[in-house]
Amino acid sequence: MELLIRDFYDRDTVTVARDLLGKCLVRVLEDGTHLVCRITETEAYVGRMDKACHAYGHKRTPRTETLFAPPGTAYIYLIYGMYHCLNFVTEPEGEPSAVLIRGAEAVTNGDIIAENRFGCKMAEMTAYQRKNFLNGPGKLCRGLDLTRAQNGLDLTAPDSGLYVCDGPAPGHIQVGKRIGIDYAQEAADFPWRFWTEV
DNA sequence: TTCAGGATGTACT
DNA sequence: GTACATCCTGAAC
Repeated sequence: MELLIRDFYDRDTVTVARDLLGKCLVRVLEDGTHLVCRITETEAYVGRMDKACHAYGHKRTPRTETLFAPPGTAYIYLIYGMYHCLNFVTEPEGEPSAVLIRGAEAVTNGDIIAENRFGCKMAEMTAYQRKNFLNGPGKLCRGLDLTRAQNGLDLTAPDSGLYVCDGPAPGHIQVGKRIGIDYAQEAADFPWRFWTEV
């Protein structure tokens, strides 16, 4: 499969969020194991106009520094003290925007991902666990063993440990409001969440 | 099946 | 001190 180049990320954030559906997220572990997932849900965050974005109004702090990196950089942060969220930086360098990866489905090495998530093999998961496998940003990072140690990785460098490849075209794309940002006033209603069914 | 509540640490006021 | 781009558990229905 074709590795996505920097030009893919160097575009309008909302467009990138929609185009990422169906793409394959590849996580390379220390021992060389490749964990592959197909992206099924994304959200766009645009710093210059979006009160829900950590870098709204180009606010620059130690945490948001990664959002100012070149497009195609991984932005990973800790939320609620115990979970991590994975984002891909978009738009030209200096524009603090990113796409949050909210959900995916396992393509290869599902047993290792299941081990990270629930401490068991895929075949041993309950129906409830299968339904809630990687359908949330915190769950996805847990399954792929992503933490702040991976913050700032270059997604266009295959040897960095995290990259994205082209994938099968998604079916019908759904559009809606973003999740968990009720505090963001008018931005809370922006239709910047995209997902596909299975 | 849905729902309330708690866990937990960092950033920022 | 407060809020947070969340998830899990256990109880009620």
